[in-house]
Formats: sequence, C-alpha cells, structure tokens
Amino acid sequence: MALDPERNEGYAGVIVYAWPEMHIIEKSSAILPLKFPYIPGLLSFREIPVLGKAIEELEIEPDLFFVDGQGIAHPRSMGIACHLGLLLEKPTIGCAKSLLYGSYKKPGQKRGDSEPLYSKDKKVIGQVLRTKLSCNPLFISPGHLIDLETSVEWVLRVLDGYRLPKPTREADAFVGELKREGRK
DNA sequence: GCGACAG
DNA sequence: ATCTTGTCGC
Repeated sequence: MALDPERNEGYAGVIVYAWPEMHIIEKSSAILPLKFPYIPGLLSFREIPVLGKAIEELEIEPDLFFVDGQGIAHPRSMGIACHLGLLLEKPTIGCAKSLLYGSYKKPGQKRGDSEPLYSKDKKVIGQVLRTKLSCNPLFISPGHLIDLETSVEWVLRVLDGYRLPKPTREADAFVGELKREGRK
C-alpha cells in the first residue's frame, strides 16, 4: 500500500503469481479515501478497506497471501494478516519489515538465519528471518490457516535475491507506479 | 511514570 | 508510509 497525504488516499496493489513458475498471472489495485488514522496495533482498520477492494477485483482466487505487516506477532495476536485471512478465509502470512511486538535475539547474518520472536508470556509468535546477507531481518508470523514453520518455508521459497519476497517487492513497486501516475 | 510503536 | 544523493559495507 502507498499513501497520498495530500488527498488522504490509500493505493493498494495485489499481484497474483503462478507457483512454482512465479510469473505474474494477474494484477489488481484500488484507491480509496482513508477513514482511519495510523495507530500502531490498529493498522487493519486503515488498510483493509483498500486492500479488500483491490482483492475483490481479482478474477483469480489466490491460495496464499503474503501480507505487508504482522500476523499473530501483535499485542492482541491480531495483526493485519490475521484480519485479512479471516475475511478472505484464505491462508495468509504476515511479513513485516520491522518489529511491532515481541522480543528476540539478533539472528545470524547469513540468508536463512533466524531466531524465534517471543511474546510477553514467552511463547513463540514469529520468526525473525534474515532474508539476505547482512540486511535487516524480516519479521514473519502466521496470519490465518497456516503455521509458523510453513510460513517461513514459503517466504524462503519466494525470495529471489533481495531482502523482500518477490510478491511483496513487486507489489510495492506496482503501487509506487500507480501513485506517480495518479498524482500527475 | 517511561519507553515502544506494523504501515 | 514518506522526504531523497551520495555513500559505506558486503
């Protein structure tokens, strides 16, 4: 998702890939006024309306979603990946670029190195995963209908040499283009 | 009371 | 999220 502060609008983008070829088979986007502010822990209320609209436009029903944000690695175990998964009734993986909640030990520097992310009551709620040599790790946590181990496996499977998984990285670039066109 | 705080 | 060129490290 991308933002246009001036117009207070959110740009959501979704890209569907064929597995295991990983070529794009469909793209969709949506632009809507934002009706909720950004409050850490309440990201769902701000982004799901826009993300939901972009996903509704799809002709294909994806079998798995990589979501930009946390899954159960959340103060109430309800990150945006959980919310989206419940609404769609589809498996979702939370793939965040930074920490929202939990504690962890710094993982090794090699690609694939990881350390568990713990909640306040010392339960494993995610995995801090190094997706590229010497780059900041990603915070992976299950959203809906998937477990942590499988979530990490899928993220590693769709990495293609960059820090962010291919779906996330290309969807980001996609909304970035839309925003440039939109504000011209 | 103080610090932390997805996008 | 976003503002943004050059720059440091692997």
